[in-house]
Formats: sequence, C-alpha cells, structure tokens
Amino acid sequence: MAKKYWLMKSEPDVFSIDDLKKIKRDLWDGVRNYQARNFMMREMKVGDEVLFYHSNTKLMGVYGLARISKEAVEDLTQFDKKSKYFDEKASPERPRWYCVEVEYKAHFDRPVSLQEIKETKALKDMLVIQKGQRLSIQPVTKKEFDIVCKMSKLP
DNA sequence: GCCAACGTTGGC
DNA sequence: GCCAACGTTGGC
Repeated sequence: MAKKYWLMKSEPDVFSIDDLKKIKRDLWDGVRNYQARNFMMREMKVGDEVLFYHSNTKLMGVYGLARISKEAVEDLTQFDKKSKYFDEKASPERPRWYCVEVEYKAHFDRPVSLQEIKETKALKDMLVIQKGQRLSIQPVTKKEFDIVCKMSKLP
C-alpha cells in the first residue's frame, strides 16, 4: 500500500502544532463531518504523512509535519455529555465518529502561508485553496506535499 | 465581526 | 426525496 498524504486543519487557539509537539501524539477527535471521518476511517494508514495547517489565525498556512501513528478508533468525546463534541445520536453500541492518532514530526523552518500556496502555480489544484472548500481533512498529492515541504526550507 | 459557502436537519 | 431553515466553517 502506497503511503498517502494529507492536510489537516486546526485552529491554533484550540490545538496548535506546538501543542502536538509538547504531547508528541494526540487523537484527532472532534471531527463531526462525514467526509473527513471517512478519510480517517477508511483511508488513513499508519505512516501516512500530514501537513499541519493552522486556520483562523493571523498567518494561515502549513506550519509543519505530522504522521499517522494509529488507525481510526472510536472518538470517545461523542459519548461525553460534558464535551462540546457530544453527539446524542451516538452510543457505545452504535458509535458514529472515529479518529486517528497523529504523531508530531517536525516544524517547518518557516510556515508556508495560504497566500503563497495561492500564488504557486504548481499548487493551484490543492483543495485548501479551492473556493468554498471547508473540509478539515483533505488528501494531498505527493507532488503537492513535496513542493510545500521544499517551500518551507530556508535558503 | 462579517458573511459566503457549505453541511445537516427536519417538516412535508 | 425535496428543500427551507439553521448552524458552522473559515477567509477576509
């Protein structure tokens, strides 16, 4: 099975790549979108590489790398009444939401901003810059992944 | 803070 | 199964 590449969005006020670095690994819970869930459940494999993207912040863009360290397990926040991700339609007998575990890999030398991605012709097909694209987990081609990594390197 | 675009819900 | 109403996402 070939390795796959992903872009995962997070609001740094909620969970940033620095947070991930501190705790090394984290379950990517709280996803409540079926398309994003299906990527985690069906397509993400251990070892897949992840572009860690910060949204809703001053400088939006890709800040570093992570990798999938565990395939999808039940997202326990769906059963937790006190969690903001609680889903009353889910039950331990009929779970609805799943999440993968993500492991910190590295910070980029410098972030690759959304602006730069938009300005880079070779990245024009990246989902993150398509109009109206709100998916928090998106597939990325190896080519796009490599280009973004290259752009992050300081000269 | 605004609002366009999108996904989900629920009445019919 | 349609679609209006609503809630959310996320760039600006």
